[in-house]
Amino acid sequence: MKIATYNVNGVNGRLPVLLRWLAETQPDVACLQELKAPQEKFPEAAIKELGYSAIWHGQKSWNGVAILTKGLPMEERRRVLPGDPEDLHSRYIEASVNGIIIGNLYLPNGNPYPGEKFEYKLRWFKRLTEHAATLVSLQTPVVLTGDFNVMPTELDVYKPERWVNDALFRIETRTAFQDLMKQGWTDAIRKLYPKEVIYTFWDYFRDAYGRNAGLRIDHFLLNPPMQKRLRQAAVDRHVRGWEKSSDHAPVWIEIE
DNA sequence: ATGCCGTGGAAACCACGA
Repeated sequence: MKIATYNVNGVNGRLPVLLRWLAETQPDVACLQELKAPQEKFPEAAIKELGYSAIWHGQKSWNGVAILTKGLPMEERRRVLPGDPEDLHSRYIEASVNGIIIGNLYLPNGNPYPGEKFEYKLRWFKRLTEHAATLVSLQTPVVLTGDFNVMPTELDVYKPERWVNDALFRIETRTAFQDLMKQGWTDAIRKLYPKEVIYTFWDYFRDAYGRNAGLRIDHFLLNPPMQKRLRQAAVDRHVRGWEKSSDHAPVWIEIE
């Protein structure tokens, strides 16, 4: 079973690329972030034509998350992160797919630092960690995936010294990620490739992709029952080189 | 040292992203 995550940066503007990637790589489950579309403008019909059913939580202009699956039973569990009824951003959706729980998230960017957006990022992170505590200890296999907007270590940034005061790499952000991991999650990419330089995002400008000036910010966290079933993990790096690509590349895991 | 690019929505620019 192949589960993928892809920050599409606009699901309608990205539709040709998204459909091409789905058709080419055929993931059983695809978690999408940054739909940038209201609920009624999600391109459900085009996705259905490729054999995928979908649940999604849209929002006008910003954010938005979706879970797609090809031929597997899917039951939505929640579409908001608990803990703040006043937070209206569409940044989380969770479903049970074929006996596996999948949490798909789009963690706030948090820039500029310092400021209200950074504080919101840390608050959202805290809510995620509180919810994750209930998921990690389940006997059901759980995967928490999506755009975490965190580079966990210096290995995950092309020039760490330039990012020390960026919201994605600030010590508070990395500490929050470590606190989450301490619950017992496994970072799938790092489990299989502990020392390799692997990126999932490259800026649009200054030929960042060509220079491999990237970041690793899209992650797969696995609870213990899921970690036991991990077989492969990789980045569909070439997709970032396509015409009209997102600034993120898809990431995927293969589980038994 | 920096939104230099890209998307969406509104309005011929702005907010936002990482």
